[in-house]
Amino acid sequence: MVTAKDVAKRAGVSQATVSYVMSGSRPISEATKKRVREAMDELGYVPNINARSLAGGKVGVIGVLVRMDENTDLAELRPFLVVIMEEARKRGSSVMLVPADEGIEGLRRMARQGLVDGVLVFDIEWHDDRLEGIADLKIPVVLIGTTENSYGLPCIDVDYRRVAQLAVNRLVEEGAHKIAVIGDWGRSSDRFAFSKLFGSEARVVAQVLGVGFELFIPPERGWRGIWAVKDILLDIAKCHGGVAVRTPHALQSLLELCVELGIRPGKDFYLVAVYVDGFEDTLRIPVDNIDPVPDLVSRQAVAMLFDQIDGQVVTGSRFVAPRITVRS
Amino acid sequence: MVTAKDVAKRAGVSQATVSYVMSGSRPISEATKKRVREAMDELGYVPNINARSLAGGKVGVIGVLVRMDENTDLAELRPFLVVIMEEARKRGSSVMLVPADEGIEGLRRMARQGLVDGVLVFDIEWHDDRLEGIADLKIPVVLIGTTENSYGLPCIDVDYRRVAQLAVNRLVEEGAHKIAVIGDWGRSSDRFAFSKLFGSEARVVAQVLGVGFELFIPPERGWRGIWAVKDILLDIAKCHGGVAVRTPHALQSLLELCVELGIRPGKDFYLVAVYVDGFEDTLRIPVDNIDPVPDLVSRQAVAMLFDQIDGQVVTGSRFVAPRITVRS
DNA sequence: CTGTTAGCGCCTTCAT
DNA sequence: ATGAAGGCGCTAACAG
Repeated sequence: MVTAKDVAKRAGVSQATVSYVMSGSRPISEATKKRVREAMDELGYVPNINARSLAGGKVGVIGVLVRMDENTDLAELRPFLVVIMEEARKRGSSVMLVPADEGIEGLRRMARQGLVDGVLVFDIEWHDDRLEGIADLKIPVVLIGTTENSYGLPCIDVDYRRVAQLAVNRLVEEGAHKIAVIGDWGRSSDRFAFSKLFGSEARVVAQVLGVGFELFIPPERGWRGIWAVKDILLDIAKCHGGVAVRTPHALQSLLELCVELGIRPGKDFYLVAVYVDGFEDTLRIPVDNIDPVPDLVSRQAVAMLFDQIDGQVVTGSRFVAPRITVRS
Repeated sequence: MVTAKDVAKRAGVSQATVSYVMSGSRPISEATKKRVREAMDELGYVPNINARSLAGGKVGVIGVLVRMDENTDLAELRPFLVVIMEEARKRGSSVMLVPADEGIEGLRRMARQGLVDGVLVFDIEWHDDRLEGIADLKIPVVLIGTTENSYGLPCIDVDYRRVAQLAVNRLVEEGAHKIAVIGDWGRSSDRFAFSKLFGSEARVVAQVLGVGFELFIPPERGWRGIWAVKDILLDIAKCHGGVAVRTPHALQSLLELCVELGIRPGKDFYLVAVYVDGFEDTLRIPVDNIDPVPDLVSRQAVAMLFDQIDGQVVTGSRFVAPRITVRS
């Protein structure tokens, strides 16, 4: 293993200087810097993370706390993860996935062990009993999601209220006098802010605009869940109303249901869905979508996390504006 | 932070003894062991991974190398990840996700840095130019997948040939005289062993049984990809043939296509698909499936990895038997 | 601007 | 069966 000592010897400087060249926490003459850098390259030097961390530096790893249970759709997580890894790498860090199923214990271990510099927490619930414990850990944290009480932890999320507004407005614009919102199976409105805020805000907007409103949450995933929507859908189709769908999966099932029932989306009723741009490629027909911009959310989350890791104090909640695209 | 020194003081022993109690690499009297263990519990001691690693011990982290590009379906990865994390935790280790997109560089860094004790590699290609480099790293590795030349690295995978046999046999059993295999979009037969072996084996079995055979790989994902299957499907339906589908996604699209074309799976033709047990809940109709047993594969992969980490030499390829379930 | 030095927490070889 | 002591590779004072 090539160590900083080897590099130092080769560059004709002290080991400490090598360290300072890397951290930049002390002025070093350009000439020395250059010699050290060359020596590092020539030897293929890679600093040992464990030694660095032990000596008080950063670990170069951020943790991502994710639920892995049956109700979690990892596919929805992908756009987040991709950006998080990209941004982390830009800052010289790696990403570690931490399963949230063992509650806060796993996180606590990691923090104590010194495995991570900070943590991004996904799947925040509206009433989330893990948060107090997480706040106690006193390590850099960013919550991705919305919660009632964040215990002073910084949060970031897409602006769900705005998502709802865009959806309802779009449907009404198209001429719907009555709309239905299809929510998120397995994530009841009470537990997760998305469903909660999305649903309630949609209801408010609908009321303001004077159109009929109904919120429906499929009791289970897939076909059986969407089948329960049948009556509502028929009802909406009868009066040329509108439907807003919360998840890509539900959308797909809904489209299948439409074929089965002989109802034509875009003709018999108006349709808007929440899904990430690009997903439209897989659909049989064009569907207007509101992109919850996981890329922007992640990018900013990582930035907030590293700000903390670098010693800044970050607090408060931020909301990122979603993006609507008309495709019909 | 509670250190081994603190524990030692409280237990009235030396710090070295605390260390030996943990590693078990030296005989310690039961009485001392007990006192030390109690002290650890009372103080909530968690050994510092970085110090341990620096001093030559294990890190307690295994890496999972995964592709994160557009063609990768993270949802398919979930059943693997869940089990890997579970098994890793049983052995006191955490799991780190490593994006494979930067080629082997990321892995090389991690290995040199001392971030992981070993690595599981996913998405192995038939001709995979990363493998030689990985073998050179000389760290514990298990490949999950099948490849032409594994450079001596141990591999594990579901037995794809057996998957193909089960699928074709089932269809022929049902009475099909002609069958079509719908492959994996974005993963051309040449690159990935699954498509390669699955397709070729299915062809062989079909030949042996004397039934017509056609292999089709959708040119893209989703509806547009499956639409290209239309003619084949109509053809198969005309003669009451059979269709074997490689991915859950393709299956879903295919079912949609059936509704659109007015073809009834199970009546107009026989259908078998490769998907994990449990997925049937989301389907409109029952479809016979062959479970590629990601749970069994992962469990064994982790076992093989830890055997290496513990100093054993592990080589060769293993194949796990898939499981067919008749649901129609 | 640079070198010297003292740890960080743990494992392990010597001693006893 | 246990202690004492020397690193592992790096960071961050402390000295010039």
